Amino acid sequence: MKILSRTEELLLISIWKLQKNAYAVTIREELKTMTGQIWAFGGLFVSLERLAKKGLVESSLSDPTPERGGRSKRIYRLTGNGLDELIKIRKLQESIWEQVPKLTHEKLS
Amino acid sequence: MKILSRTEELLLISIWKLQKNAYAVTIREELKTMTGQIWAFGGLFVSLERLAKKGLVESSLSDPTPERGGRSKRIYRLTGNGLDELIKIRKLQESIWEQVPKLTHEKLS
DNA sequence: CTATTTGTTTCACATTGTAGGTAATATATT
DNA sequence: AATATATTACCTACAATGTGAAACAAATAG
Repeated sequence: MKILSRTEELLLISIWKLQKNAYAVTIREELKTMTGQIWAFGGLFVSLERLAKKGLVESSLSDPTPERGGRSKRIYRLTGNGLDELIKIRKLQESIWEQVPKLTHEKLS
Repeated sequence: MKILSRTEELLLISIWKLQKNAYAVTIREELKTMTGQIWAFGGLFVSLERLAKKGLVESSLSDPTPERGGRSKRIYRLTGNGLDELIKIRKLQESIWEQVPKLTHEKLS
């Protein structure tokens, strides 16, 4: 399987963290707090759809919650493969970065 | 500045590691050994060009080396800003991942 | 001079992500 | 009941990023 894109990685982490409460709005907020950046909904759905097609996440519609405007949410969760990929990308990153000593500006020629 | 794409991050790391010997061919090999994946040259040059436009890398043509076919190489190096971004993305990743306990399959519902 | 090697660059296309919307369904207000 | 407003899903045209494959350039070997 190809290496995950940054967005895919962040999505998987968000879903993992949010557990049963992982749906578009909360995922988007989680991305914002993690990175300081704002993600467009369009991209979210497209990327989630792609992850689903790869078998890394799955989703289902929840019952509506009793709050104003609280319509059904599409709840996302990791599959076993999704968790595997998450573990894999973490290991890959660790192995890549451990070959790079802590960087400082003095090291720059 | 927007968060670096995966490719951009890997490119900056490669250049950092290769030091004076960072040009398209060696960078590509470095990407291969780091990730196990093969990068197309097209993407390399486009991405390097983009990094240059952002001021994260700069390049110059070397003298040809006295080996068969050894023509001039375009050598890439990090700028100060490039090193900053590299340090930044490392910190961002560490901060994101340290909120996620070591993952195991038992944790999955 | 011609073939071969090393390396850069280009280009059409595929994939991924953005900006900004529409639509559906719930509660709140009058 | 009718209307307003909130929450959420989803769509679509476009921009940014990455791929695959080739063309082009300059060096040495014979």
